[in-house]
Amino acid sequence: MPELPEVETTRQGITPHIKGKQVSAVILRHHQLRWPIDSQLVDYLTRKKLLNIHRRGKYLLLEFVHGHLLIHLGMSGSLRIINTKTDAPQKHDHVDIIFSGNIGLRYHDPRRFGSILWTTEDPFNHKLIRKLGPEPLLEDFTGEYLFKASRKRKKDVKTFIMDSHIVVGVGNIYANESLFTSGIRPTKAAEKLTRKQCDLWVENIKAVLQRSITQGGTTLRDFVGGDGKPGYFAQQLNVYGRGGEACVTCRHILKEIRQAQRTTVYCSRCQK
DNA sequence: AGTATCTCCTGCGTGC
DNA sequence: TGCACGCAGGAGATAC
Repeated sequence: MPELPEVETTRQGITPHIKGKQVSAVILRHHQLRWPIDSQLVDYLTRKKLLNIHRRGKYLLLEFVHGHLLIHLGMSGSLRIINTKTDAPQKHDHVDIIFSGNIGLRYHDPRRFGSILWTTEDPFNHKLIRKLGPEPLLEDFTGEYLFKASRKRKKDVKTFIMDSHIVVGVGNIYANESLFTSGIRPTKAAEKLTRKQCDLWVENIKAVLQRSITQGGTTLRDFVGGDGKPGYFAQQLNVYGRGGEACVTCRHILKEIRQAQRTTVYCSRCQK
């Protein structure tokens, strides 16, 4: 399940192969993702040059001269570079964007929660992008920002931080992990966070995301990076997926609960 | 405006 | 071996 590190890893993995190349064909095998793919996409892209690939939150923005293709990988989506001569499409390979020189960009998504949208407006002004919170790894995501944003917010900190309008890119895994590292109980009301806790939590969010990017993204289920190699981060998760097991710090049994239909794991002794 | 709930979908693990 | 079931989860849509 792509979280921000996986999306950034994908961006870095695919960009060198296709940046500056011209689209020679587009193959749509399955139109129905989260929203239907515009059938005219073939016409929009064919013979157009891909200028660059940007990222905002978990959205990849493929920049063409006359517009942008917004791609979200949803829960189970992945993008990889293929050789159009030798890589036959497999199940759930819904879209191929084929470039000159037998190189293709293949979109694979078993659960089809992802999206592929064409826009001719400024992509950063697109309604799905415009209201997103700060990038967690940039300097405007600070303890001060989080402290201010959380005032008078009664919802639990864990659900709060996963709201992409507060900060982008902190999905379930990294919410759990960063709360553990920060010693903050996931059920705590956001407005009860102290300024010091915000400072610490922000630093730990940055750290866990940065480490994951360095290592190529968390390996989970069907995620594969842009170059086809899986990441190696899953081995060192402290709490995610470890409910009922011993806390790595104090050996207390980790508690597993549900918050907003999502699994939360924490140590009731270490996290207050 | 803030909060909670519903929704899309397939693959996998579990229990009978 | 097969089937029913629950669960996994990003984030927009919807209701209040």
